[in-house]
Amino acid sequence: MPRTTTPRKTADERREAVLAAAMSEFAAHGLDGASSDAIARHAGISQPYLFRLFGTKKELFTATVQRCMDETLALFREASDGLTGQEALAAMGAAYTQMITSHPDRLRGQMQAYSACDDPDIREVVSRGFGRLVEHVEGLGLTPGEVSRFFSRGMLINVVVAMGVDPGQTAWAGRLMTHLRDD
Amino acid sequence: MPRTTTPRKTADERREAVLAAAMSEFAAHGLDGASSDAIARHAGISQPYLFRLFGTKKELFTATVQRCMDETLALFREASDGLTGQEALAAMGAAYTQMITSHPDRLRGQMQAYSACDDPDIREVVSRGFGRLVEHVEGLGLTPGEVSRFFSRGMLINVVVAMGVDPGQTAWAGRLMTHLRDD
DNA sequence: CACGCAATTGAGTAATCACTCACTTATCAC
DNA sequence: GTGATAAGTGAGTGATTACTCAATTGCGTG
Repeated sequence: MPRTTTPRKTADERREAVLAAAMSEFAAHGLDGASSDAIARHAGISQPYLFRLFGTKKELFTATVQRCMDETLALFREASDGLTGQEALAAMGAAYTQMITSHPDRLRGQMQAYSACDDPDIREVVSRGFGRLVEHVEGLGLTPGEVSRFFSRGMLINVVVAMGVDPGQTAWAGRLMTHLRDD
Repeated sequence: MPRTTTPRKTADERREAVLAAAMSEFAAHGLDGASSDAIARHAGISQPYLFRLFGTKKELFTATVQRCMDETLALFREASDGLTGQEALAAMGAAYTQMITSHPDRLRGQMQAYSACDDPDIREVVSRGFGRLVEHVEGLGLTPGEVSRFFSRGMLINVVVAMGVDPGQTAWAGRLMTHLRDD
């Protein structure tokens, strides 16, 4: 007898799939612009079930942002594992740059999160996540000035990469990036 | 005889009103999330006329971003007028910080523009605008390292302000901002 | 097999979306 | 006054929006 029944997955597995789909959809269209229908379809479930799993589009958005922040913190932790000072900084910087250039969704999702920060619930998640990043870096034996410089450089790299300008081709971007490490 | 006819404005005046309304609407909801109907209503015209004036929502968005970039460049020019070097930097930094803290729409609109940069037309406007800012600052007699530092600090300030964290109340943000000027 | 719970959806809701067409009316040069 | 032109809109287009209800079915336990 051929299998006619549909096998089922656990709600948690579905939630994972939804978070992955939501990341790319929110990254591309933002909180208001992304369609819950598209996210559900892309995650392989029906749209009603998406709302059963996450309640509200905004709740799904905050869950997605939370996940994104957690993964960035994990990336920082792993890159800096066993290192301190400038070595840790360099490792985290390289890992981060590699991530945002190879996964543009992550970068644009981050931008969308910043953009959505006039909503207090979202602001909460974003700022707490960012704060945890800062506190991790602060625990690596650096001067406060070095920490500030690390994050300010990171934010400039974010924007340059988001704008899609190639520092090798666009002169001003090349100058900006080359002299980022000057004293 | 009472006036029954409606006085008319020029298309250019209407365009100005639309751009102002579009700025706040796009800043709040992004390109995909903002409603052309809301923009038209907020600008005091009908929705069909909005499309007559700007053609497409995306064209209105790029016009809005263009305007925003132009105004930022004008702000930089005015602040640095007659100054060079560190004095010019300090003046532009102060003017810029003052602008984004007192006009949150401007800041969020900027974020929305970065977020929308996977569209090539938008990317073009944004990166060209940013490039003009960089080139203006480069013309003020600074070392390339100083220019890079100016913009990287600016981008961090952007994000901190966008997240709505008060450096006076949130410890990590306070440390980040206080030590921004360390060598 | 039967029971209960968790997974999952078809079919709807009213509202809103970007955008168009045909139409009216004000303004100005002559 | 008479046209020409620019300013402006009412009423619609079909598609899509976030979200809900009632219902069905797979699965583990007794």
